[in-house]
Amino acid sequence: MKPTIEDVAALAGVSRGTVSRVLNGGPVSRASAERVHAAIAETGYRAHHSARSLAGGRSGVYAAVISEPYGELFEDPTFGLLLRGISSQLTGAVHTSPDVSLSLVLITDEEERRRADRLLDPRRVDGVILLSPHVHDPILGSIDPSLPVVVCGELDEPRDLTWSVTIDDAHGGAAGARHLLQRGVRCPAIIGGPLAARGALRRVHAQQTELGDLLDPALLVHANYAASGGVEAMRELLVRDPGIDAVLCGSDRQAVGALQVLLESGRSVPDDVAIVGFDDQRFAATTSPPLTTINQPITEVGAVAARTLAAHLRGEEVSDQTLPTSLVIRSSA
Amino acid sequence: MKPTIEDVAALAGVSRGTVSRVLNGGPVSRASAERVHAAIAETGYRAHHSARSLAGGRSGVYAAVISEPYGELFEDPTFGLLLRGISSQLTGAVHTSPDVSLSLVLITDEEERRRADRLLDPRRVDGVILLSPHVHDPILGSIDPSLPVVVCGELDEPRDLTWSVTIDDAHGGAAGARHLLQRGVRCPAIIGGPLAARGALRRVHAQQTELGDLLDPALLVHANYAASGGVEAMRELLVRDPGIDAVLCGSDRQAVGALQVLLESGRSVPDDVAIVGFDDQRFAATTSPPLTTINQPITEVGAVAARTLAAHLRGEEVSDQTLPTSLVIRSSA
DNA sequence: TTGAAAGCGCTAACAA
DNA sequence: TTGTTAGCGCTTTCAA
Repeated sequence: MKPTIEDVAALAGVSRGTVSRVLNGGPVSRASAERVHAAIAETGYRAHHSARSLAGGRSGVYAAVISEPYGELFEDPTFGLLLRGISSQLTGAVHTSPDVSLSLVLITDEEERRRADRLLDPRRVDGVILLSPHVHDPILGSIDPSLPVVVCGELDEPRDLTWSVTIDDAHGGAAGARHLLQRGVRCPAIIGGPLAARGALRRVHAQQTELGDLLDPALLVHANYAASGGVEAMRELLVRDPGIDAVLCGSDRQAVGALQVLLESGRSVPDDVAIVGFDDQRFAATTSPPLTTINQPITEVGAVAARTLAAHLRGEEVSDQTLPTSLVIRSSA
Repeated sequence: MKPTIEDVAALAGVSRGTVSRVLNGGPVSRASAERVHAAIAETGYRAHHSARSLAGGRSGVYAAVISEPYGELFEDPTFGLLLRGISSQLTGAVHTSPDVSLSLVLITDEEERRRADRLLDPRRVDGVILLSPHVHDPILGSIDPSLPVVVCGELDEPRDLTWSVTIDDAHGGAAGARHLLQRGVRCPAIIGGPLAARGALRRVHAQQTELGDLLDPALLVHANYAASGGVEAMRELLVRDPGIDAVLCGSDRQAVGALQVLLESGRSVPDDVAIVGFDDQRFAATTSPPLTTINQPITEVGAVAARTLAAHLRGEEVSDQTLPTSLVIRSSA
């Protein structure tokens, strides 16, 4: 059998309680601590997770909840990046805080939703990180009120013990617009994200503000985030005004769509028309020309979410956070 | 406080042991069972996960391990699909088997690798599902020998208590070739996956066998799975023989690359040249023309992996599994 | 600073 | 078929 705390105690010549104290940072004499550490090393002792949870009341588990209809799931690289960020913050300090494990809770149908209700038990997880930034997601309301939640994205209905980690969309939108202004564009257009996406609206608003009178209101169209959205929007814009010399897009995918249309129309990018994307997805660096775009620190959002949860559980005061975006200048603008 | 098994027992007028028995499927009278169920419903009782693990020796957790260098992670939709498949099999039967939760273990650097060693403790997880089908992955060797493992993909070094769930690559390769044969192609070519990928090799081998003498050995080139690989390979093939009238690709991404080259060269698909992809990724249905390709049941691989683990833990005899691929005929061939 | 002891909520062996 | 009881391995009072 694996060594228990009792074995360690015996070997170190102290009581079980003392071993527990060095494990959890209680008051112990230097001498005892050393002998316990030696005993731990010698026995290869590792705390029994369930026993610790049962006695201590902490599970050492965070739940990462992704509620997304089948299909959408993981098409979007965002989830993977968020998970990476979270995972990077889960390693425990040597003998202070134990490692936290991440319980992945996927909700794609009713059955999984009911299972999630059972899994999201305060005795089974210490906290929840919500990865799906859905508006009106019923999941939030059904989580046990005593469970702390960090939302990666926006929070529409307030909830106790709930914090959100978001991206500064307005700042990102403004940065792109300002870059265009510096380049001296005369006739800019905007391809905004879908009207249902709050972040998209905030970006557009900031772009409008920044561009001011230079922007012809007719040259703002909304489209879905996919490349196809960019294609359609760009075609429409070109009809409305063939003289457009710059386009701010709501996503990199829209930007490639717009790029394609522009190229097909015989225009050159960025000479005839400058294009700015949004997201700084991986492929943005390899389009031709490479996309100037706005970087969103998605992985960092996940990391901050995990740290926020940890801080709260440590008893610290925590608050909502907004992470900065940054302009990445490549060749398209 | 949440109700405990003791509360349920009291309300049902039975002993704690009896409640435990109805929860775990022991011998109980019909009458007791009913009263216990009623009491559970009334109290809203839910078993304490850690307590159960500690006493029962089963954690009710499977670990999904993805060991992949930073960057590759989740670029590939495969992981998401596998996780979906696994997740779909985790719901427990009402009062027979409890829900299993999925612990996501991401390994992208040394720190995470060490943490994984600690997380993959037989007392903390009941089994492991390995999602990264890496050859020579050191992780397999470092997993506690008492922990059962199911690998989604191929297994190179045998290990006790380890099973693999794979795709029938040979069958898929043959199916594509046979389809071409039926269409009466005269001059087929093959763009194989990278030489380092075993599955790719197996597919190519099956294709060669099926095509027989019809295949000019010079018309087989290997390339990476990306679209760029398809582009380069197709260009090379066209140089070697401009008369090619069909191409079997190793991936859908390669197929779009090849498609692009073919279209640019003024050929029409499928009239001048037929193209068959592999994978049946989401976008394969929306290229123009839509791709005829080989479907791989990735989600099903995950599901089978989870079921295999569950069956083994139930004490059943389990074995390696190979899942069938299927030809999806669209317009490109 | 320490040991002793009382649980945490559950399963399983045992006797009835 | 049932109740009783002894743990599972740990944390946390409580005295000392």
